[in-house]
Amino acid sequence: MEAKRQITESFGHSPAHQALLRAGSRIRPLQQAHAHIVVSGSHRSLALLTKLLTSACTAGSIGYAHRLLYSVPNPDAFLFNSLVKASSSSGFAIDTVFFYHRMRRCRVSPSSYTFTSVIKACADLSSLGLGKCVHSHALACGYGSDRFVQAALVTLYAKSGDLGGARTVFDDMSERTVVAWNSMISAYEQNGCSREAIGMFYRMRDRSVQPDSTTFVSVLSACSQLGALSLGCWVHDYVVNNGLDVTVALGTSLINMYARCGNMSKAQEVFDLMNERNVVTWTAIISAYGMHGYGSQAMELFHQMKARGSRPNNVTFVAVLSACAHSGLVQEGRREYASMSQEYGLVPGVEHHVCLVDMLGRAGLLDEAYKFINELNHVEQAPAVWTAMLGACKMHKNFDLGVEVAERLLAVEPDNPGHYVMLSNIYALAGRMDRVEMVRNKMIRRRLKKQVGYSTLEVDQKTHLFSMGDKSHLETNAIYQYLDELIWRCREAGYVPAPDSVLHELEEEEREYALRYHSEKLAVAFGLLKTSHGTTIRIVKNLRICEDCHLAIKYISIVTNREIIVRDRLRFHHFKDGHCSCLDYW
DNA sequence: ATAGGGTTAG
Repeated sequence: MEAKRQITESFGHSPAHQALLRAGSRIRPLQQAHAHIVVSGSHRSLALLTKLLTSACTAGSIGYAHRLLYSVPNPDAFLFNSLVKASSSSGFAIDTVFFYHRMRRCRVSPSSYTFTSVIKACADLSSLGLGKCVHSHALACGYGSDRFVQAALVTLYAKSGDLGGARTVFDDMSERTVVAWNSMISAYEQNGCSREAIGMFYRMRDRSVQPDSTTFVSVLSACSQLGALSLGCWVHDYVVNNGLDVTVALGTSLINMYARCGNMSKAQEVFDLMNERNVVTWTAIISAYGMHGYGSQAMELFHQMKARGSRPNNVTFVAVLSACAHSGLVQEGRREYASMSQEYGLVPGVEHHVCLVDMLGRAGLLDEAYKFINELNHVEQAPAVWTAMLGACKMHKNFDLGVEVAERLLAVEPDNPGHYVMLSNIYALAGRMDRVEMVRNKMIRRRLKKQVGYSTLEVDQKTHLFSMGDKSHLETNAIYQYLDELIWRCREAGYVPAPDSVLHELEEEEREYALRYHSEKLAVAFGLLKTSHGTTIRIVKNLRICEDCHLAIKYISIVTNREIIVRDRLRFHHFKDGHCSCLDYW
């Protein structure tokens, strides 16, 4: 060891090389080292130039890297591979593709390493065309069966939205490593196919491939989307019992899973036990409290986060502003919106504008919300912002403004059925049934269908799905009978069904029936039938809960003395003793 | 004297 060091020191690094090593990835010292290299005449040393180039990439100075490359007389494979790798892992995807092209033009042969980096760059760009082109090069160069290249290809196709392409590459693999499985599970999960992601996970276990922390990050995300609490808990147990490394990503995914499956105390428990937290972790817990309607806890955590030195980013502010919106924290919301740009130099995007309009709108400050939108520039006045405004108009029964906003929206997005439904609701509330009919006819002419609502719940680790008026369930008769009995008991306790303002494509006499058998009511009835007293009922619904169901479930929580938790498209409703955690403010 | 991979959280 001692002798070896002697040799390196005496053989010595030239002053230029030493300067290069000392510089690390700081740009000024790198430029000085560059000067040393030129002055000492070692500017033909590909080794030194390679080091300089990769350091420039990691320093974030991609322009400098480009200029340097032009000054290299005959770049070799080593230099190109280093450059492709460094630029790709520093997030300069377009530049990686450019360097790869240079490499080919210089007739330098790419290796399997080159391809993994270039394919990752194409994946970052979500560029299917570019990716397919590189894929064919890889095949031509004989790297089609390299497991690293293949795993990267799975991700490339997944991120470009081509699940079929991802699956083809995956199915063609002769040897599937845990990373390959992780890529495919994540591919499904990222594309909203949670069931398929979980199916893949089971297949992986059938093939006796040991899952790792990364596997579970994706599996837990799938559980979060589905509200699959029992599988989520199983994963948590597995992680603990098998001593798996609880990385920041895994911990954050656990928090998110518990929160989105309705168990806030477990989410908090995981958060408390984590020894490392980053901005994503903080954002997850803030967003969790916000979704559950605990706005002040969310704000408390936000302040803690800042006090502990984590810097909030754009996503954090979406969580904060939406927490304010759902809890009526208007003052705080206004203040944090301002601090976003003033203190953190962040540029508010459409999603922040939506939160702010939503917050002002819910609080009944329609004029302020309207003024806020009108002060945005033309590009910023996105449909989503107007949609939030429209929701506020409906909530506060401002018919004139509502109709104006809806028509504006329909002009921009004539094929969005949601806008028609909202407009027809507003007309119905205003008693303009002629207009309701007109909107309905317009929808029919355009062949637009409103989204089908469904609710799911787990009983004994099995998921049951219900849709409106659904009779496909095996125990349909018992469920409907029990629901009728429940509603009758609720009526005795004072429940009066809310008037139906929802647009139906049904005939008149079917409307009462449809309202009465909304998917969430069916799911609640089934849950009550199938579980013992003291068990909390947890429902996941794909759309917003309707006013009548909200009211009915409050009464159901009284007459059955049960706690019922409903997650709708946007947030949670905890029903207990006739009250809802949203305070009817949703 | 220069590099060494693919998968993951809000």
